[in-house]
Amino acid sequence: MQSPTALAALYRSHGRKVTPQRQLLFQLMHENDQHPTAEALFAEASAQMPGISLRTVYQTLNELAEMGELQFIDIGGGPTRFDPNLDDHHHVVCSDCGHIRDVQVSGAAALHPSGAEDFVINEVGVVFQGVCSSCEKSRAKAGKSPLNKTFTHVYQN
Amino acid sequence: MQSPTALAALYRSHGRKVTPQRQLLFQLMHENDQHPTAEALFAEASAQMPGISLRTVYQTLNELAEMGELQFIDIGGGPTRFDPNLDDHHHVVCSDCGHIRDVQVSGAAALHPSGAEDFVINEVGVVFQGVCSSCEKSRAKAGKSPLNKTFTHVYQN
DNA sequence: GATCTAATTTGCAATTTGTGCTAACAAGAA
DNA sequence: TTCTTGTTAGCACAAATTGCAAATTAGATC
Repeated sequence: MQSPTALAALYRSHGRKVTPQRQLLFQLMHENDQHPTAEALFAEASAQMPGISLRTVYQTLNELAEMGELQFIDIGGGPTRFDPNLDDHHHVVCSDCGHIRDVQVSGAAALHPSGAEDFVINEVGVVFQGVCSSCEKSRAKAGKSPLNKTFTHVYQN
Repeated sequence: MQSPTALAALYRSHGRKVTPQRQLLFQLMHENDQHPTAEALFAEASAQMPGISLRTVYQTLNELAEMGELQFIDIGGGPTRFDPNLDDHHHVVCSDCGHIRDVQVSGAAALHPSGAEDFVINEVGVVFQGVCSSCEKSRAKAGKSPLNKTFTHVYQN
């Protein structure tokens, strides 16, 4: 998503006010590549602004999504994650720890489905599921067997 | 997923009992390509077996997923959908009505991510987001503008 | 077929994640 | 400084799912 300054201007141009709460969240989200949950952001925000409301965090995230400044990612039924990366990208998810990493996927745009000729396709999302290096290490140490095959999709609103 | 008969055998081989509730759910899921929610299945099951518990539906779906007989699909934060299709396939989602269609995607298996060299990749999921023909019609009739760009991933456990 | 035991089903409480509502408050225009 | 309108906080509420325990039953054993 855009810089906090640009977002402030964007907000004003939409007739929205630039409050300290929003400015803080702009900062926290800007170039955040951790795909945080609303709760995680709330925790970070609370550290800097005690008293900020979780409700405000949700509200601001929804506004940013509405204005196209971030996307939602839902993995495995857990809480929604937020992704401020506006570049064309996809995701890898660690099936052990749930960590999400942004990745490039060459050829993704060229994919097309067979069996949906009656759909007008707008977007493609690719999600890889795997095990990250740190989980792989602890897995080896614990002598665990490889994971069951699992299939992971991701989506955004 | 497998036939109700095969699932019964599978259950017994796992030391699990084959109850009437489970048999009914086996039938309802078998070759079901509607990606139903737990509630939807519960409604169908209730029609044939009044008194069956929603809790049992959830439990059985979780068991089937554990045994690899179906996968979970989460779209846009709504309730989890269940997919008994065990073939290698992907999904198209209508961003208007939420309908999910199974599709084949040639080349999906050849995709690989740049920026996740430290991950051991196990699975790839592709989700297309678009508008289905019936929604496209009503959209044209209502003179609606094209949808905002949205990005949709899908995942499974 | 009767008996027995462990798995299962139910129903309800509890949890998790997120939204609706509204009174108090504050941004930014005039 | 004043005023208007959007915003915040906080709590109640909703939706989806799981935890728990008492009552029930599948299926093994005799």
